[in-house]
Amino acid sequence: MVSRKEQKEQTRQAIIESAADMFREYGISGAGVSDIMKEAGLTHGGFYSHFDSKEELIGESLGYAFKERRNHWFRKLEGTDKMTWLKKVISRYLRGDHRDKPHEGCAMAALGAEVGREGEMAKEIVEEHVRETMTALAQRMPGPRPIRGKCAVGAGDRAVALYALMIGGLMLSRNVNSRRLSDRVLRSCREMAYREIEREEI
Amino acid sequence: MVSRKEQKEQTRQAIIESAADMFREYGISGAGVSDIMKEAGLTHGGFYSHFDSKEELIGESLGYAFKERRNHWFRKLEGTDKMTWLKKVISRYLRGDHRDKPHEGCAMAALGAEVGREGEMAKEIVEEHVRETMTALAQRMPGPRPIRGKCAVGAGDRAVALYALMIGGLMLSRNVNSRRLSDRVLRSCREMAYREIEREEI
DNA sequence: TGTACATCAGTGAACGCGCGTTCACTGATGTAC
DNA sequence: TGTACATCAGTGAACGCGCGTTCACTGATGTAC
Repeated sequence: MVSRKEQKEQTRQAIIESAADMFREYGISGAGVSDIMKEAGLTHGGFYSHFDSKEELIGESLGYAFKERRNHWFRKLEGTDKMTWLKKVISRYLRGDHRDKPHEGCAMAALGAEVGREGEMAKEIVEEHVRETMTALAQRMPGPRPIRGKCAVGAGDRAVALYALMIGGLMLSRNVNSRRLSDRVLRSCREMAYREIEREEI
Repeated sequence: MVSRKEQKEQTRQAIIESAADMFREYGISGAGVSDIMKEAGLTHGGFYSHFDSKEELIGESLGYAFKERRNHWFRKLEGTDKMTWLKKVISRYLRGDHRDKPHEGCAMAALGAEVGREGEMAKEIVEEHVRETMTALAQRMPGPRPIRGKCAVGAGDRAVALYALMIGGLMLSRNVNSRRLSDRVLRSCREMAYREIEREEI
């Protein structure tokens, strides 16, 4: 038996999860409050007893989607050695299954430039996610080994560029019609990512 | 003296250019027909004597924006040697000036996932642009030199991954609040791109 | 060259529609005695 | 345990607004004689 308060909290969470799915599938402006509520098995009227505005929901669901995905991808692989971990993250991110299911994938690639237009609040949430992702990737990056007198490149720098490559690759693969070209984009980006992490001299 | 027919063609082109700017700045759903017409110095009523629908304008302006940018970036650099050409394209793409002026920059990074939701027609236009860009980059890629018995990686594959890295990097840099982090994303991606094209063994 | 008429690019009011949001209401849950 | 009342999560009709789109109109440009 759950109390009314707990019940309401569960409903709120269901709306957030429904929104996280629908925003990623149809875009922020493409998923309306009514659609989201319907997807959560509710009618639109009750929405404003849970959130002040659609904007608030955007923030909540963006934060949720990012965190949930990090848990899904990162925690799941704990225990494996660094290089295996990196390779698995790369191959799971840049594969057809992820491309074909934006609603349960990376929100950055699914929403793209749209989040940047949602104002400071959304950018703050993105920024936190970028920092978390950077850290997680950087921890597994093979250490910098400067050669030929050049400065070593930091693991954080390499990590964030690797993430950019993955986002760009997934987005590109979703934006073309030809399945053949789309698959090629994924494979090419995977290969470039592998080259980057396997690189021994920097 | 221009004929009425020529005048109309010029007006049509002005609407396309206005749309290309506004879509990149505010997003496809964020820029309305009225806004676009006003930006072109017209009223909204005349729009439908030039285009059947907003969707047609999206196609036209997307195609225009892609082509105009390729001319701007690629033709401008003709004559320079391959490696210099590649480095200039990378550094011009991944710099603060491009990040801060989405309305005159790469439409792929500016519109992101939004184009993928616009249907087959838009994806066809994106695909043509991706192929053109791939070709232009691949022509300047240092030739594959297979070592240690591994298969050589094709220049086209390396080119499309490089483009993905640039798109992802620019988009990420636009989606965070902190200027410091944003600059770091650009620099890190530039460095990864340089490492990739300077690589001698593959 | 001048006059009368036809054309048509562009104007601006108006349309239906779906959006985010509000609100009076309902009926199940929780509380008081 | 039963009865009376209070609470409040969720409903569904309605609101204003801006969107894409339509259309009767205007007035400058082009054509015919």
